[in-house]
Amino acid sequence: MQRLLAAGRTVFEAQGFHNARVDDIVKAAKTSHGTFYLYFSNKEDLFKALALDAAAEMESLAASLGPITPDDDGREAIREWVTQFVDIYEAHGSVIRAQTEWEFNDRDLGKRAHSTLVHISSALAARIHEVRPLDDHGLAEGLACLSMLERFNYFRQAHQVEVSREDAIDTLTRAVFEGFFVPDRRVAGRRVAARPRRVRKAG
Amino acid sequence: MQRLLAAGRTVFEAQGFHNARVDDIVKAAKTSHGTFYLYFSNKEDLFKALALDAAAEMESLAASLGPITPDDDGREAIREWVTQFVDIYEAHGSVIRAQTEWEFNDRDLGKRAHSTLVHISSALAARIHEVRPLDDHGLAEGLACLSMLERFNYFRQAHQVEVSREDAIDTLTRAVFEGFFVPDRRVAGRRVAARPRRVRKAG
Amino acid sequence: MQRLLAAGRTVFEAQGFHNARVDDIVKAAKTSHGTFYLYFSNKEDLFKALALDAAAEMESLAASLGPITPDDDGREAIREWVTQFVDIYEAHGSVIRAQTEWEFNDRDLGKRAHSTLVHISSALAARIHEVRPLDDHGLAEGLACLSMLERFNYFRQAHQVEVSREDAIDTLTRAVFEGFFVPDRRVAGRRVAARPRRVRKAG
Amino acid sequence: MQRLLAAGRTVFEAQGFHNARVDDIVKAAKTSHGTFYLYFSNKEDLFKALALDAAAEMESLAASLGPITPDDDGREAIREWVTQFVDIYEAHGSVIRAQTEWEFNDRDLGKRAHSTLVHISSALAARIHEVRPLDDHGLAEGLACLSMLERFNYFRQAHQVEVSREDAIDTLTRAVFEGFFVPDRRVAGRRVAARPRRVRKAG
DNA sequence: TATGAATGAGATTTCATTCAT
DNA sequence: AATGAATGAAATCTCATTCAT
Repeated sequence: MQRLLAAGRTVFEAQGFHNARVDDIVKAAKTSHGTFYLYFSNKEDLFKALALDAAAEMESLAASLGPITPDDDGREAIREWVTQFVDIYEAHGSVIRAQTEWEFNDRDLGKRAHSTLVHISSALAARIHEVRPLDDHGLAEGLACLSMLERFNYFRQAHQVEVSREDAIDTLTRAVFEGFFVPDRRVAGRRVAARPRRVRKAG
Repeated sequence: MQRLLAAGRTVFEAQGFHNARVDDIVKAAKTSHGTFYLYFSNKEDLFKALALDAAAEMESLAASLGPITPDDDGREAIREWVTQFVDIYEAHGSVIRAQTEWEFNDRDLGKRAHSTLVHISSALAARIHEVRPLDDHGLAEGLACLSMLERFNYFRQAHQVEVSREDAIDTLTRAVFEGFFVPDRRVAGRRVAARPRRVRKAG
Repeated sequence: MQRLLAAGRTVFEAQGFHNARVDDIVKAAKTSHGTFYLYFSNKEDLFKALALDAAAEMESLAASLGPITPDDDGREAIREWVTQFVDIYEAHGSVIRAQTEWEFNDRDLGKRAHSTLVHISSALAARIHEVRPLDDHGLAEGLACLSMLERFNYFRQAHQVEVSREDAIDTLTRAVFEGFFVPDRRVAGRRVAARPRRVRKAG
Repeated sequence: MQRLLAAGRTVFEAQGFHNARVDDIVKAAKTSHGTFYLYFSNKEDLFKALALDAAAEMESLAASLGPITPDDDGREAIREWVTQFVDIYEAHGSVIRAQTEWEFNDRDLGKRAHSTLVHISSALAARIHEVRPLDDHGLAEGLACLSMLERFNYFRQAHQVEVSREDAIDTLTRAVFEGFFVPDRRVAGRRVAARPRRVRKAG
């Protein structure tokens, strides 16, 4: 039922997963316990429905990232993509935050979160690889980039660190573009070399 | 009691804050409920003791970051600092992760987490400002950098995304250095300009 | 719920407040712990509900005491009033007894008990004053009278000192009437004077 | 140990039996749990030691009540006896009050309290019988008298109903003397007859 | 004698879930 | 479909008592 999903979103936002009582959700939805269990088999089930939504939206980001060139066009593409991220997080952050709390305990949800994570990270890594060929820690690069995006937005919401949407987008755009999509270069007349990459032994 | 603190760390690591039972901790410490409540007034109290430790270690990072120059020396300094971060997270990550789960519900802990966050972010922002003068979203830059570090390490631990310590350090070092400590530059023969900064209205 | 109130009365009667377990009450009411906490927020809460009932009944006695004359009519009026007291105590004694145990620890309940006490004592004192003008220890006279009534009935119930209802009423009637409602008089040909009352210094 | 007994008295006075923690007593006595159990086998045991003291003092009252004549001498004798009662209660009231709370649950203590009660009541009844021959509810008369004395003093202590020692003694003396030790008499020119006594069937 | 850290049985309380209506 | 009173398993917490030192 729609009212229950909406109520769930509100309550999980306000209280987190563990502190949310079925009673709170039911009251917020102005319905009864009985009805709750008519539509969801338990508290977790409602939560998962919300989390799936959020995950689906996030997954869509993986597809929407086109090739990035290390110039102003690339920067613009990143800006657009980052903007999407910020907006999706603004919409689903409450659920994503609650998920962080919950994923510990639930295999399914943990798996799904993990797969979303890997999925987006891989997409990012693939794009980076087109500009700066990566050896085997490609995934790590993608993950680092995604980590920044996710956590920065988390802090914006959860702790109300005052950063406007505009500034958030500016800052993240620059950091993603310069930090991941620009090849190594000379700085102040000297070659700034990446540290020579060692061949990794299998992990 | 030491055994209880150690047991707490283990159990919170394995189960998160909410799913950890006092009983589990007590069993892990091979002691009794009575003893638990002799030393801590409740589960939260033990957890806070651990969280304070972790926060103190993290705070120490704010002080240990010297000036960064945009050359190989700066890169090396960043590498060292990132290494510290990775190692502290390796030691205290279980608690920091559980804190994420808990900070929702506890004013005190939320405040403390927030202050640690702002403290380190500010230190980072100050260093960045020495290289690339920032206008008023300085804190945002610091926060973006810290977000990447924290969340990346979280994913390494929580989801067991297989990234070796060495690769983690390599990846983060490069991303922090290039993404935050290198001034804007020409790429591929064209000037890559930062987007012109608007003067912000007071926030 | 009615069954819980009844069960509470039974259990407090048998075991006193402190020794009564919520479990006992719940079993006596043939219901569950959950139900108990649905209707009462804790053991104290249920107890207070019972105590309020008892207090209300007792308070009603204050109103039902008309003027007493020092003759057979007065004696009859006292007899009727004492009878009421004995019967109310028979109905609510278990709760009143438990209250004695509890009032130590609870400000609210202590206050209420105190006010019932003072209320009835004052009503008694006022009636006595109509027959034997009292100086300022009027309240003390009322309290003495009430003390006798209460404690006598307590002993009848708690220690099962075998005194029939009839004998209890006879004895108390005489003691209340002769002890409080008959003016000083000559005994055996000599004047039996009350000890001269000193003027009290303000207390 | 003396310090423990004194501490027990203080703590039971302040908190009642059930709310008194062994820890409180031990702290008040500036000693340790171990020492407590060296001298007393449990909390109850310490309490009983105090209660026995109080009971012994109270029992002594039974012996100290000489024959009462229904004249000024009798009144003086009653005044002295009442004075003793008030003073003993002042000294031991805290324990007696706590005993009320506890006697519910302890056979031994209940028995002892009961026997003290019956003992004093009987002594009173015997004296009353010398003046106003009583049929079989003699014990009831003694008990009524004792009830008044005990409960009145209880209220003085527990609820701090402000009655000075002097007023307490005045009031109780008159009530005991007139209420129990003066034969039936004419009032206002008419004979005030006691209700005819029925012969009781055995209870 | 004296100590006080450790114990664990047992009490209270919560809340997701069920089911008769 | 909808209700909400009832449930009881499971968690937290207390405190009288013990025992090694």
